[in-house]
Amino acid sequence: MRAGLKRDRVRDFLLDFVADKKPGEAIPSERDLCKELGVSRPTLRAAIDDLVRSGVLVREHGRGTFTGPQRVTQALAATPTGSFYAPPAEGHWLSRILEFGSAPAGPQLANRLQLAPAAPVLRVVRLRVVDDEPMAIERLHLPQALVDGLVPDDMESGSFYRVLRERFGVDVRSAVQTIEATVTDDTEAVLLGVPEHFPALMVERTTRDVNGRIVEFTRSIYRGDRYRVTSELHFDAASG
Amino acid sequence: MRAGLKRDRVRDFLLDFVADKKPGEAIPSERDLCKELGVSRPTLRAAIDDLVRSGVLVREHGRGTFTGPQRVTQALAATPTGSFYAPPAEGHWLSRILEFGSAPAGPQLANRLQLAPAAPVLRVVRLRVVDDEPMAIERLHLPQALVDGLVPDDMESGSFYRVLRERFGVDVRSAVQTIEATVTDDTEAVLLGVPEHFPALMVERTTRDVNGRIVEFTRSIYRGDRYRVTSELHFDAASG
DNA sequence: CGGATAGAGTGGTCTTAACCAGTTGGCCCG
DNA sequence: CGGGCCAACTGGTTAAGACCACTCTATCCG
Repeated sequence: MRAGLKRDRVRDFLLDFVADKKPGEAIPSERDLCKELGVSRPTLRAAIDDLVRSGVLVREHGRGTFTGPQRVTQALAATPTGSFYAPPAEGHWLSRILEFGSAPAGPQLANRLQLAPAAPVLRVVRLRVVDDEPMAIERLHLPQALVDGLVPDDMESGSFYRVLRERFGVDVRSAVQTIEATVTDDTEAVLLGVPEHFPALMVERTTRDVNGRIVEFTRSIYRGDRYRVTSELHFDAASG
Repeated sequence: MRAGLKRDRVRDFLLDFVADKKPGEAIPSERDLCKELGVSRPTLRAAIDDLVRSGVLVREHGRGTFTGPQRVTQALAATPTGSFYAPPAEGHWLSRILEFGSAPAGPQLANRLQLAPAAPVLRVVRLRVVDDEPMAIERLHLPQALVDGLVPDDMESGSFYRVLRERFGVDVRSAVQTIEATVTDDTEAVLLGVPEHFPALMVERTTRDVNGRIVEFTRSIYRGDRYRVTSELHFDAASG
């Protein structure tokens, strides 16, 4: 028996179930799913709640439950309770490494990573793929000194941050991220399998560890039709 | 005819109950509250879930449930997660109101705002302008009941959230925001003064007040060349 | 033929009732 | 007196079922 909460297993089942469905397609009724999965309706509904909250499913009272607009949602911020939800397709993510090598930082990167211009920087370009469909191009830059011994395999799947923590003792703590609208250029379009000048998100992220050291500068291009960024904002007494 | 949901009444009771408590104080156990309020535990827990999500309460397995950390001040160090929204430049913000009127919510908006489909909703479309240059188109939707008496002038300049707080007693607390890449359609392009199919950000924001009630659903289009979203992420030890 | 209506199917809410899993503190034994 | 164990809390999860509200459609009646 696989470990874990029943409701998580149900949620994972639904994720698989929905994976090869088109946006807006209906899923079986709650009562039918209960019978098929052998769980109670509250449990089933709890699983669906998760997926509705993260945008995978959409409910319509009296009509049914349908697959959402087919986008992967990335949670930007955790709620105070830490109960926000992982990207729905986690586990199906794969990466195709397009480039992997070390070179001197150069002036711009040196500035971004707060290194000497001559310091070696590991540059990794990877195509992120979900269910055989290209989703994003990530260009990562890390100080070579922090990740000596990192090999491409480490970045093919799973959580890169976990590798950083467990293998290199780099404990990621915070990140500053900027998001801009853009359109794909020719090479990006080919890699992502979309037309040129297609809507896309450009995300730049600078990540720091617990000691405040910059451990990563990443510039990514996400397909606009398949990606969406979610964040939760909290206001204090005097914000405008 | 305020929504007679039991869960909402329980939530409101808890809000009153917690109002004059110090941060970190314990509330009665779930089972005691059930007896006192005459509701079942799932219902009680659903109400507490809302308050935990909005930061009013904090649960601790095996110990109890406590009032949340922040009251009115503090914030930066206290909140585990902070996000902010950064307009690209200073300058003089103005709004040109393009549309201002009330109509029944309809099915979709009713769902977004968690109202009855027949409930009146104030719809406001405004063009946001900085230094005479169009920046964004905002389409706001608010429950008419919350903002009866609001006039277009209130939204021409200054902080709309301040108006909500000072004139209508609506205290904005949190928002969930999703950001997608898109391109302008013909009318948007004209309003924003850019070519058609120009890169743009579509931002949907659902805003809640301190009571967890939805006060606003807004869909906005921002010029991609003039706008950028910045957010700061904080990871804690347990995140995978 | 067209519109009203009843029924079936959907998600939405709530109840009762277990049992599981951490936390705490007091009791008993060494 | 000190330490370990256990009972009694706490919140966390799941179950099974009742009833409500909404949507659609097929049927019936004008």
